Amino acid sequence: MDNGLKRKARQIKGARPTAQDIATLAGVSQSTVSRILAGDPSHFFSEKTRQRVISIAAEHGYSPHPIARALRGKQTQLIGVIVRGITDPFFAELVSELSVRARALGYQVVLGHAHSDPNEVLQVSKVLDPRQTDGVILVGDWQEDEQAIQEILEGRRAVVAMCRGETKSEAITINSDNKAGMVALLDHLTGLGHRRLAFISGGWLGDLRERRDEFIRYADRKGLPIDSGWLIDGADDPESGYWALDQLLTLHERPTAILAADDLLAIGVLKSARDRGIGVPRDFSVTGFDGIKLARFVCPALTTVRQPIDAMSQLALQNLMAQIRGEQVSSHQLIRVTPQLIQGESTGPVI
Amino acid sequence: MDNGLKRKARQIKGARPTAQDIATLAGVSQSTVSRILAGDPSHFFSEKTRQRVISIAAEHGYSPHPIARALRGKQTQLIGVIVRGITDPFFAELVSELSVRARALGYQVVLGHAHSDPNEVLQVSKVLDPRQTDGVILVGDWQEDEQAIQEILEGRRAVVAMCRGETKSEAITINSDNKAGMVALLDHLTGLGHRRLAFISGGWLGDLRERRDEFIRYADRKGLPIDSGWLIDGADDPESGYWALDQLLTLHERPTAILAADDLLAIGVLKSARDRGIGVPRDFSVTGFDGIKLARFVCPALTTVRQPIDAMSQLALQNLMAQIRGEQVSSHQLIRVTPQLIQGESTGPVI
DNA sequence: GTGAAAGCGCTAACAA
DNA sequence: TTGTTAGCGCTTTCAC
Repeated sequence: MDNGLKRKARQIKGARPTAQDIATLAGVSQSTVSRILAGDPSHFFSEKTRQRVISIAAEHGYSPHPIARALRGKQTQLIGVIVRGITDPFFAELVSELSVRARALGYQVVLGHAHSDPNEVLQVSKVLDPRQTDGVILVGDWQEDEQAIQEILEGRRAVVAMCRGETKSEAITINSDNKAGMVALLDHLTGLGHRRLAFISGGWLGDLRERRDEFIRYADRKGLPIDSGWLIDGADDPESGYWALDQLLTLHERPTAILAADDLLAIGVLKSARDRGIGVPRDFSVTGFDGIKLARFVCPALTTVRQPIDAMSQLALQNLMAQIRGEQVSSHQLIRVTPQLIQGESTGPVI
Repeated sequence: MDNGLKRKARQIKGARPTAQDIATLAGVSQSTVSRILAGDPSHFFSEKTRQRVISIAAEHGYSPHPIARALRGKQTQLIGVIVRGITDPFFAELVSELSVRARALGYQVVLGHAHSDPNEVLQVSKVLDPRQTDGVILVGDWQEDEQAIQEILEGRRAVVAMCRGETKSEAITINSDNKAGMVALLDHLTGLGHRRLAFISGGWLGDLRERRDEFIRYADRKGLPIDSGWLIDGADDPESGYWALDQLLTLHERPTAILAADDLLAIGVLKSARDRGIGVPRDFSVTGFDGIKLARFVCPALTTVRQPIDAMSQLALQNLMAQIRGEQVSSHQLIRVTPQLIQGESTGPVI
């Protein structure tokens, strides 16, 4: 009775009912409520009590307290997504896809990081804490912080990495096939007659680095000339692309095509070209990488390769879920997904 | 002893130590550990035990189990950010800022929603569940789902809304001053001699609707001509902007300037103009709204107004924290932050 | 100054 | 087929 009263008081306060409340109302024990509502397969109940419990629970809008469940059952239904910067449209699209898919699996996404200061890993340790999330998806290359990350990840049940390059780390990795992507772009350009190619790198991290490496290897393979001035290093933003074109314009020997390490850089190149009165693809062909939605809406529409975000997200979550379920997943595994050439208007035959 | 053994076993397994472990090692009771580490101000301890407990805790990398703490203390240190689509660069920038600031306050962001299907609110109810997050930031207009949201929010301690228009709902709202923004753009355009203005709407939600309304009011006030063909309705994406320009081109009486409800739409307009061989700002001046980073990198650079994302985020979190702390905040409050005109190259004098 | 003990709401092992 | 009970790890009241 006392209990009943206490519950009443709560109800008024607007607090949600507990399993015990439902049990009392249904005249059964609390564990019966828990079991029936959990659909515990190892227990059978009379259809009568089953229905009663279920209907009373529904009537009172009961749902098990997620925190209590997490404390007891060791599952938070939360996954951490650690990403350097969410303002990069590619990462935004990826996180979006991950979030939607995760929710379909009954998980919520906790955002680990949201801007690109690399010295902040420790601040995301909360998300990395195995007690706070059931699994973690690491997006991008965290090389500089590799050790810190590894340490925090120690003892973690479930980790999947995405969008980083070749790696020594243990976690299973889902990556775009940067090599294939670059080859597609390069074949496309050489098919148009280009032989003098520049590459704008966006730093030394993961994917971007692989793209640069493959660019060089390809040039070697095909015996294309490489002028050291045609390899420009910058940060991963449109400003760098903008500035890079200026660099290229100072050269005597100019390239006829410019490959940017990603779409953001390429957009900067296009802008710079426009500001300088340079025609694209008349004076230079330009390509990007990633295939963000806006790539089609810059002028001229960007020729790029699209990373299959949906497939990548699906693979990542599939693997993460397997690990969460405790299945033994072969680690050290690197899955590569092939990106697809999207032909825009920023590339044309060499004149 | 038995207990000690159990802990040992755990330690080997790699599990993290509990307060009890630390207590045993320090030779004090578990509650002492809890109190010392929490810095409980109502208790004093001998400096000796204090130091011992603290150092042992540090040595073993102890930190209180967040879930247990949440269950007991009713605080999850999680805030839910409910946003329609995170792939819109403006929202991405906003979420990024919110996430960074929240973390600085000791909170993590749980992503509520990540694509724009409006019929999915119920699926975010997990984030909305008061037991799962300490507070919720609702980004954008959820008008169609107002009732569902209200219902779920019932009994919530802390809710802040952002980026929706005028509203009847109770939650405190942080909004950009769409009226002031539109006036800034319109003054700018009329200052350049434009009197024949078109507006591309991006749907009927919150901010976008307010912008449209203000456009019409302004035209009325200034006695500017309004041709019904100059008000185009579409969705909130570049495609709609693209298509909208095509519509305008079919008219006999063409406007000289086109205001888009946001940057994404404006980018679509610019693209369409380029594809049709229309000059901007030669044939039409074009403006956006939001001030996303990429607005500067489209061609021509977009004239737009920038929503002060940092100020808005700060206000939102400030208010949310106050509510979480249980302070009485005047609800029904609508805070408006003034956006700032950014003059690009997409606007010019009427010829 | 410090400890013992209750209990947050749940799941699951053990009883019956 | 159902109930009783023991915790998960913590915060907090009460006791000394």
